[in-house]
Amino acid sequence: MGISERKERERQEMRDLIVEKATQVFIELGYEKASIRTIAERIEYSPATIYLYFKDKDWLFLEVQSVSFGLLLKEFEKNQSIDDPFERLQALGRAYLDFGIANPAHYELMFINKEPVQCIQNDELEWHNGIKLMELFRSTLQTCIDAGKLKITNIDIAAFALWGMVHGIVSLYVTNHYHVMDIPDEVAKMMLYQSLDATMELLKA
Amino acid sequence: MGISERKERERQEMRDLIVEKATQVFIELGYEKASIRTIAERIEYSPATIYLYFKDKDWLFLEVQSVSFGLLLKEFEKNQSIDDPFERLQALGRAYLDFGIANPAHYELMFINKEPVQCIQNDELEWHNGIKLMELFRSTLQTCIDAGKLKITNIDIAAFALWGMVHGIVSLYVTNHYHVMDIPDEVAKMMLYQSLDATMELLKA
DNA sequence: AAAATTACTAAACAGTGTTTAGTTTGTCAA
DNA sequence: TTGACAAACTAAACACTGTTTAGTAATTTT
Repeated sequence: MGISERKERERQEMRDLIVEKATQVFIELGYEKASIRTIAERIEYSPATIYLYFKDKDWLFLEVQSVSFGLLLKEFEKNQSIDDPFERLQALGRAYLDFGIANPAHYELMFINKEPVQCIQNDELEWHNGIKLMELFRSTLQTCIDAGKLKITNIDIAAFALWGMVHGIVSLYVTNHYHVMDIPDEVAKMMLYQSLDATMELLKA
Repeated sequence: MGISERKERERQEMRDLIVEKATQVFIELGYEKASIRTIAERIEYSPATIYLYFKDKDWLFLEVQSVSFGLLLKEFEKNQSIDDPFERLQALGRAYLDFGIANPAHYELMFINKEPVQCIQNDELEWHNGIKLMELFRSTLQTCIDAGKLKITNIDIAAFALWGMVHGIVSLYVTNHYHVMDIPDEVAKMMLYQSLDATMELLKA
């Protein structure tokens, strides 16, 4: 009897549909302004239906976030073929910057919104894409340190400082906080890359 | 006739009262969850009254933000007496970190929330505290560059990189994103300072 | 004392996330 | 084929949200 299998499949398809449309809405409107009702309209079901597949808005959002993490992870993995560890690290930095600038909405959902980071601290759901991302970053960093390529030799401090730095410039850009500097958008973008390059140069042993 | 003066004074007092209580509520609950009705309850007036003094929630929030900027500015100014420009820059960095760690809610309102940054792009209201902050930072940076103390000699790039770096580590800490690193809070705090120190050391000419 | 201005608010509007109770639909055993 | 059961779905409600409108009450001016 393939009926229960079909039902399971249909249920998964429904889930996927919700996540797909929810992603669109979250990207278009941001976390707060994206409403369950709007998402429900897009999937052409009633709002209550969404609650049959997801506990609440946060858990739905988490699922969307995990898709975004997947996108960045894919970009990261493209650079795994680079042999020289320091060059690989540089490439990761640029990929991170590229991603943030090209997908500011995704970036906001992933790294700026505080909202659902807290609900995850209990359950260890869909963060494994995020964790994979972190592992990739840290292993590259460790390889650099082992090869004596970095001036900072403590991996935790290096990770804090580097991720912090890149995240900082991207998020100040994404949230428009740089506008106090009174610099045109195009120039600002260029400076992001130059800041990254300059920092990487300083870090080089 | 001192009547209009008295009325003006009373109006200002009412405004101040609203800002004071609104600050408390924003700090306690964050931007989104702080509601006009809650603030109204605190001042013991109806919600509609707030709209007689502030155009909308964003403009009220802006006023609150400016108070927060004032606090950080005060901390910054304490270090103006330090003679050596590089030491002064280091002190600013630590003051920024101290402030973010000690007042995460304020920090979020000032540098992480995207909300009202956009409404300001039209009007040049109460950002002058923020602008003063920026000027203080940049002039210290410029003095360092002039004295040949920094490896990065372009002020814009140095400002981007440094502010970005410090903001990055603080905001990853404040938004709990560091928790993917699986490090206890106390250790994380220490690492923030060590990351700052390490970066400043790299930057030193 | 009457008119005009000001300060304030109750109530409504349109929106939000979420729950409840109930209907429709599809599946299965008798 | 019929009746029981379970699953899928939704209309309507609840308690919120920011904001506006229309009206009241108090104060100042004429």
